[in-house]
Parts: sequence; structure tokens; C-alpha cells
Amino acid sequence: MPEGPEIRRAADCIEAVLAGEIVEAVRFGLPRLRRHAPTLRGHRVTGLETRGKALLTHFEHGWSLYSHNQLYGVWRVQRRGRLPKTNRSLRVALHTASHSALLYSASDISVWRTEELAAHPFLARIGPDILSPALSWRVIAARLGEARFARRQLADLYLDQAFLAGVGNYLRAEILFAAGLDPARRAGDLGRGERGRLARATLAVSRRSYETAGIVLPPRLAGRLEREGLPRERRRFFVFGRDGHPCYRCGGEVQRYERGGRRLYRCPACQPAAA
DNA sequence: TCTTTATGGTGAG
DNA sequence: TCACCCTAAAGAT
Repeated sequence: MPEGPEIRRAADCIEAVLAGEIVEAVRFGLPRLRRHAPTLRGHRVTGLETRGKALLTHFEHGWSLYSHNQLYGVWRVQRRGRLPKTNRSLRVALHTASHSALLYSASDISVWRTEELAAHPFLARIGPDILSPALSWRVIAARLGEARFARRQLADLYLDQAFLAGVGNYLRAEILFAAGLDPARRAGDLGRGERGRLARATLAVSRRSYETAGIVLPPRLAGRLEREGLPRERRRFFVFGRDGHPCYRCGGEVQRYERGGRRLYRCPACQPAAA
């Protein structure tokens, strides 16, 4: 459940059953966290918040649960009762009178005084959340023009949570494809029009992914591919994971590269190198 | 049963 | 740039 849109959707599901409710029982699977269970037990959840890929569960008495799913974590929400049969390790269980929110496999979990969250090492350094309603394309465009980001390649900038929080490897590839920009371009070399185009694509792709639970392709195309029998995982993206296949836009072959230990995808024709 | 891979992140050099 | 941490599933043997 890795990138910003997926985390925000998980937060929505948890919020639906926890917000306004008292958490009657708390269980932590990690020994180092067990002492915090009494801190949260018996208190009301005020709401869920996401900051990039970090998820915060806020309690009325001024405490918050921080969790980051990294690559592996996954939240499940269910009616209170028997826990599902699974090989995954249960790391957090929050039970209200009627429901349970269960976090499996994640390892980056901690309990904080809400007022001290700003000091969290990850939260302290991340940039604006891509799904924040307050984030406009103009803010992103302005950020792209800032001196501290100017000499960075877009490929690197778009994985840097200090630039924008919530973008991960698939959003990076899909956003840069949507903007028609070569990932090797440097932020400072973009023209005004290109910055605007990239900023709008950043919001559009992120929001679409949130709304569709991760399907970046437009509905018509996604529907056609579904009728052709492609499994869901194979009909989500324009370029991510599609190396060797024809680009949906131009028919050219999607290419795969390696950069910083992460896979990077690009359609050379739709995202031409700078002249 | 092993090795590899992954939509993530940190810290050393 | 690289090694490493983390966990689970998929692939190779």
C-alpha cells in the first residue's frame, strides 16, 4: 500500500470506523511499542491525517500514532471479531466497540505527543503533500523554479519527499510521462510552460490515482483493456512496468532504466531528450 | 529451500 | 553511490 494516494485511501477507511470513537483495546505487535498501548487505550480518535506516505491517527487527549508502511505495510479495516487468517505479522490493532483497524507488516511505527510531531525526523523534512487540497499547481510550479531544486534531475526530484511528499516510483514515472518530459531534464532548465505543464500533471495524476484506487489510465482506455482480458495490474499505467510494450499514446516502445537503485520508465518518443 | 524483487527510507563515505 | 534496514511474495533451483 505504498504511495500517497493508497495511503490516503487507507486513511479514509480507517477514519470511517475510528473517527469520533473510543479505542477500547490496543495491541502492538512490536515489543518496543507495548508500553504505549495504555497511552492510547480508552481514548477517542479525533481524525486521521496523511502527510505524504506517513499516516497519523490522532487521539483526543493529545497523542498520535505515527505509521509509515514503507514497502510492506498494509491496513485492514473490519467489523470487530475474529482476525483474518494470514501469514502477515500484526503490528497494530485498534479496536472500537464495533470495528477494528489492523496494521500488518509495517515496522516504522511510533507514538507521539501530537504537539511534538513536528520534531519527527521524517515529518520535519518533507515538502507539501501532493493530495493536500491547499496545494495548487502554481505552488508546485514555483517550487520547480526554486534555486535549491534547480540543478536536480526530475527523476531524482520526484522521489525526494522534501520536494513533494507522497510521490513514489510509479507516480514519478506516470507524472513525467503525462507531462511529456524526459526524467533526465533538470528542473532549472525547464521553460515556464514546461513547469506549468509538469505542475498540473503532478496534481492530475496524483488525484486520479487517489480517486480510482491506483488506476492512472483514463477510464475509456482502462475499460477497453479490461474487456481485452488484461489483469488489473497490467492496465493501470502508461509506462510504469511496461518496458518492451508499445506506448498507448504513440506506439513506440516503452523503455526501462535504472537510476539510484530504482526502476525508471520512459517513452522516448513522448518524453524526448532536451534539444 | 534458495534467491530475487518491490509502489520506501536512512546513513556512511 | 552504495550498503543496509525492513517484510512478503514470486521466481528459480
